[in-house]
Amino acid sequence: MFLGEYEHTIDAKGRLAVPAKFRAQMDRGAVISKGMGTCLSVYTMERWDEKSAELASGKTSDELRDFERRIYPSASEVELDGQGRMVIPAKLRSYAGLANEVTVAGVRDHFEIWDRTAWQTYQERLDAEGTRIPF
Amino acid sequence: MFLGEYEHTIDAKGRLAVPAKFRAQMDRGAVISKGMGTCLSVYTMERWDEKSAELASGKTSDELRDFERRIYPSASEVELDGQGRMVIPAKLRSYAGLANEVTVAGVRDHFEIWDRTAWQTYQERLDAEGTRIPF
DNA sequence: AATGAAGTGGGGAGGAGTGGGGAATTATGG
DNA sequence: CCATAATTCCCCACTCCTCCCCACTTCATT
Repeated sequence: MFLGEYEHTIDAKGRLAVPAKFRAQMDRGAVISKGMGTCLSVYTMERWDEKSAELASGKTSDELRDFERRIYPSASEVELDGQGRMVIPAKLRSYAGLANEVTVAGVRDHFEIWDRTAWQTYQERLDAEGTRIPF
Repeated sequence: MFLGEYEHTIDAKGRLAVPAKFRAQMDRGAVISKGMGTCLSVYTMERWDEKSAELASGKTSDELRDFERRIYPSASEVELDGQGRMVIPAKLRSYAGLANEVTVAGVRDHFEIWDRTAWQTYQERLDAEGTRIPF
């Protein structure tokens, strides 16, 4: 389970240190892809397989073709280097508007990478809209 | 699994460098054929065999005959040279309108080769239709 | 204060993408 | 059947980027 919010940086080589608490879950590989909204999502390989299978079911072959051409090209398999960092492909970085300062947020079955400012704005909007915390 | 989007070029001799991340999966051979739409599809030999078995079992004989006469004559077994490049037959190149700049897109069980502009246009169409990224 | 883990930065070797020369093979014309 | 042209294939070369390694800093723990 991915929990917590971390303020990390992307260095000049496009690398991001994965929060240490997330690393153990990624030992069998992970997939980074465009997320919902202006962010990137990282799934463990297992969850990625499950998710994509779910989403592919019940579609006509035409819908499925468009869907697959949207999802899979926008994703990339990632590995961690000796320091626990992953390289974020340039295309994905620019999609999510990631510069140097980012926020990494655990969201149960995956974690998301946001431009730090965009994340703050988003959280403020959720607060303003009165999104209740149900606990 | 084929993932990611790569901007490569076809040189004057009709050669295309296969993305390095795709090469390992092609070590037992691959088949290039006309794709669905204005593109080319490359399958591993295993997947090609499975696919053609599926297709043969799921169509009426008229549909199947047309399909077989469209796909198989245009398909070609491909190998990689020492630099990891494949030669794209001239007929297929002109079918997909491939000039110099192409986009190579991984689509789960195969990858596709698109004219770079055609790929952008296609992705923009998906955006406009609201095919959202569900991750 | 010492130790270790976590996040960050950077150098350098090797790999990836691209271009082109030249030999071997195949096609074409007489 | 031979000579020439065209094509394919193999190799070499160059540039740029990726990956691996080492190093520094900060912070928490003991």
